[in-house]
Amino acid sequence: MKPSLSIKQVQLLDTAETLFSQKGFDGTSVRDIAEAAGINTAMISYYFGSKEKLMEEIFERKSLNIKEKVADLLKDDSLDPLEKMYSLVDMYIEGILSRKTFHRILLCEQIINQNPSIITLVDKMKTKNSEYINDLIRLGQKKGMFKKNIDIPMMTNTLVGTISHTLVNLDFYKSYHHLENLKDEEFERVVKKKLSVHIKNIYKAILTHES
Amino acid sequence: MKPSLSIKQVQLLDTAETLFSQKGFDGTSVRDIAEAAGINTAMISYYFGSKEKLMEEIFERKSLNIKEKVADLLKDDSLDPLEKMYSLVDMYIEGILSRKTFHRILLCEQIINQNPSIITLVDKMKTKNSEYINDLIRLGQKKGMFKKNIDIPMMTNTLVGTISHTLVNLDFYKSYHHLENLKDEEFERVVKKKLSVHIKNIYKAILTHES
DNA sequence: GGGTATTAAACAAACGTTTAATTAATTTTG
DNA sequence: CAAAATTAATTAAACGTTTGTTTAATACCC
Repeated sequence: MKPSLSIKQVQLLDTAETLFSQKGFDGTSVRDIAEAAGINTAMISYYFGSKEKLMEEIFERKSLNIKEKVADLLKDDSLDPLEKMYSLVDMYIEGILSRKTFHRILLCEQIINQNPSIITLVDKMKTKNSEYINDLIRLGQKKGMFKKNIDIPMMTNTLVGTISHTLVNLDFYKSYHHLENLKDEEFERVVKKKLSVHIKNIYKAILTHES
Repeated sequence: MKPSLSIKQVQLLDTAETLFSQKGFDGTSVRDIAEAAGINTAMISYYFGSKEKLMEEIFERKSLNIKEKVADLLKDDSLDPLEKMYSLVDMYIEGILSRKTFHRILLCEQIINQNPSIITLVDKMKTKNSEYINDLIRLGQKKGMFKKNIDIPMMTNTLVGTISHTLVNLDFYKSYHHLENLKDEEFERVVKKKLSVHIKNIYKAILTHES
């Protein structure tokens, strides 16, 4: 068990997460973080050892783990395979859009990060989550509800890719639909709903035999 | 008309593009670029004015412009609306995957870039390209081939999002399908084909009335 | 020889981290 | 329970690098 974090440590982590998501890891200095958090610069090295390790801490705290939820889904007899996939879709929409700042960081760092611990962590997450989606689709195929020739990684690419690209273009989406006057939470609700309907439509069409 | 670039300028631009796509803009120093290109550091300021302006030059050279191609598509009477959308899909796959390094940079900089010229440039590109997709879909609707209630920006999010997420996870996709022994060009051909089939399936299902 | 290209060196500013000193909190002890 | 001892938290300053850019001198070319 990891030792729990102090209030100031959490403050630094949250502040750093915000700044990293806006200016990137290399574009944010430890002085930026400390000043924005109202904490002395030296405290970052004191608490986390280094700026790099602070970043690792952010990843360990915020990485999406769908293990238990998918396990629950798999053994839930009240849902048919397609409904289970629908649940998975909503799980990803919620998981990504409720962690907007972290996922913006993740999107960048997947490309430019060189930190071995973070690479390992992200790779593990991808592999695990990919296996769960595999299990869910195989289940639907075994029950005869899903088509046989399905490109499973491409299904994941469309799921995560659509949500991520929506996340990056949230402002664009807002002005396109003239939703500037909506409150933040309400706009987020609208986007989640639109994404949900859209991706479920896709999944139904690609996975099942009929529309 | 912009003055044409010298050999060394192009060398610097290409080297910088590669490094930016691997380590990010802020993670790459002008000394990194100059050394990798075998050119004196001062030449970057001499040629481009600053590191920032060098980045702008990269964006101006590599930004995807589908204007003419879509204009041709719109007035091509030999293709029905769905075939035109298929052409658009392949246009995006080709446009993104044949500019892998630049699009990795674009993915990052959409999130963390603060440079006003680049923000403007990217916004214009998005708006323009979005309008063209609009035109193509509206055409299909007018001809009665496409459904009426289509969330057009979501169609774009799925198109660009799926391709981008595939680009970021190319290595993952390679090992998943055990394609490590394939030559680079061959692997790229496979991915493009898979993407093409996959996204066209989605577009057909979402846009038209029947599958 | 006049304009362009190229260089090594120097520039100040910003970087992540460490240090040494001080304050605050906690524990030990009488 | 208070005083002393010990540990933890916090600070401003300094450290050595690295950063992007500029300079002033030199080489090159028509």
